[in-house]
Amino acid sequence: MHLRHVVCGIDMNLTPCYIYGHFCHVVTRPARGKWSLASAKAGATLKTGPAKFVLQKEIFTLDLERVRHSTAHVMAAAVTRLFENVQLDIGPATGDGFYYDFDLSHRFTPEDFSHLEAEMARLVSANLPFERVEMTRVEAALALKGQRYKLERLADIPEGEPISFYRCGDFSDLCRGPHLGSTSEIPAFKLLSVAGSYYRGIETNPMLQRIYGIVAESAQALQTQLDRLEEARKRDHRKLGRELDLFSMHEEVGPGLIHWHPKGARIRALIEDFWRREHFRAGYELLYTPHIGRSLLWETSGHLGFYRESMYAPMVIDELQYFLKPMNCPFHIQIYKSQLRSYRDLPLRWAELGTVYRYEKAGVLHGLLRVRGFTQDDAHIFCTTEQIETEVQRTIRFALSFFKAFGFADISAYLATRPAKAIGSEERWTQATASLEKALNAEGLAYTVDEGGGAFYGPKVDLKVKDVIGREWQLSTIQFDFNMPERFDITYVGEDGQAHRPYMVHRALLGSLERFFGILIEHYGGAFPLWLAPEQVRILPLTDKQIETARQVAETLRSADLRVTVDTGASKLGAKIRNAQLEKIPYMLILGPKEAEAGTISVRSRVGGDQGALSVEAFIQQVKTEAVPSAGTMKGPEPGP
RNA sequence: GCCAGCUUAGCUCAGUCGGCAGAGCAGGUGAUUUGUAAUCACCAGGUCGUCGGUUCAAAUCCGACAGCUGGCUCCA
Repeated sequence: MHLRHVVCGIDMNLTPCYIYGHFCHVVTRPARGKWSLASAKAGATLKTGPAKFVLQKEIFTLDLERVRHSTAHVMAAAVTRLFENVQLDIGPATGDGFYYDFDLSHRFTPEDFSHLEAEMARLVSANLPFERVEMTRVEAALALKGQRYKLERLADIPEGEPISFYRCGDFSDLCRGPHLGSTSEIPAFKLLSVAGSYYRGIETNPMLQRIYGIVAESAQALQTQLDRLEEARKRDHRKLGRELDLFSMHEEVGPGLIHWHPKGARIRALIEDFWRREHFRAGYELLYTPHIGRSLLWETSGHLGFYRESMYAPMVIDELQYFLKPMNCPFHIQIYKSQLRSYRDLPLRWAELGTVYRYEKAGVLHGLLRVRGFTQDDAHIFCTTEQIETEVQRTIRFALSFFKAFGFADISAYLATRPAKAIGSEERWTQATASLEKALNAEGLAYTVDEGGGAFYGPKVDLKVKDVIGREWQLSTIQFDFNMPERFDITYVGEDGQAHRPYMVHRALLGSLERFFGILIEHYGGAFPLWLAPEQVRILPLTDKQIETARQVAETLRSADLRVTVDTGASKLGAKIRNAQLEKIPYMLILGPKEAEAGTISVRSRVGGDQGALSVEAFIQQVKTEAVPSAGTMKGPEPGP
């Protein structure tokens, strides 16, 4: 038998070793005592009997996936034991846990979880082996009699592939595997939530019930996972948005429509100021365009043909239909067309913080992250064939400089290439895709290729960032568009005096300001860095006697462009500090008789606590250097013409 | 849109079997003049999401609607 990987007990006092064999068969053998991966280095050779086992690094993830998958099966077994007439669908491992989809007349609620978990625990302690059984298609169909979804899944299995079942106690499931040796190797699990999910994710299919759970290598690791979920809950931008008085939504106005409160609006203004300054420095010009446009415009652009479902219904004015804009591009193209363009004018980089409205299904709306009205940090670049490579590279570098400014360091890229049905010449696709690829390589960005995943109108690169707790968010998209230039017939006059079709690139760096704000709130947990904090400094007079001095200090700070308030409340210092701390204000300046006498203030930082006394001037100097984005203007190729 | 759950004071939440609507925080007033994460007292605050139904009686039971929350192709 060829040994590819040896999978061992993952530091959880498991006994058997597993061997991945030729066909992913699972062979168990008794271990020589207990040993853990922590003490066994990758590449180490262990002798545990007649065979030599070589430990590989990927073992760990491989096995966790297997644990998750097996736990899903155990959950399904528990469900079939506790409920009648259960139709099973699938139960895969996911990135951090597992789920299983069921169809049954009973409606699951979280109250069912404790019973299910108890039943699962019984199955685990019963130490039931997972047995792989291969069958012919006919045998399998017989075994799955009455299981409508399973039978469909069976039909999906290509001819010639082995058809396998995994049996665990009296529960047997059509499954590719692999699985654990026995249920007793499932260490610690918990059921988390129940939700509807369409069979195969298709809206016209029946709605199944999905139960999600997590499983970890030890009770302690499970607790760590639960703590992480709790941490995410604490950072929830909807919760922080209310607590910190940043934004709200109102039933009276309508779902998915955001109201920015003064503090949220201040942060937005700071983001926008930074955004504009960087764009001017990077050779962009700004545009402002209308919110509505006539139906003819949207017919030409193709939106009425392809995008109408996502558009708000038209309004009729002077017997003509107007639509609220779901995108800014048709307007930018109008400006392009407002005069004859020469190759000498290109590239044109036009950016707009353009507010658009899109109809999103009621069920998908989510805080600031999925809304119906939002402001895109949109831009369109019109350029020649010769320019595309530089332009793409500049754009990617520009995006990276933004991520850095907002404290995102971990970036991943995705390249989506030509789908089967596409418009635009083969040559354009090849060139555009190559320029995207080249730019990614030039920036040293690792990327995943989504073969055929591009839109019909052009290839694209999406950039995602990881926030401080490891969640990935897509922010930027850089998309070629071979469609709009055709539809609006835009051209430039080349050196040869002939009309040429320019390349058009759509790009958004932050995506939507609303969504980006939501991500930022969660990323910083509401504790914004000094340059973004809506209130940077709060002065805390110790008693009423210091209020006047505090106001003077505030004036001084304000004239140094700091955002400052004075807490004139009657509460004691401890309470004032507590409030400022809960509002996540970066600096508290304490002003008592001592400070008033000495002409100083006592500095308390949100993170570092008591910093001692400083003169107001010294404090301003210190804070001024801190109150800038973590990365400045982008360095790179000179701005264009 | 679909499935499930939820909706009580500005916020967080109690409210038992259908029988007078509650607390803490926030807010207002007064007292206190305070030294690095909560001073005390009093006051005010409600069409129990909306509309309809059952009932002598509904926050509570039933229905519709609205909003919110978790999800809706990480393959057998």
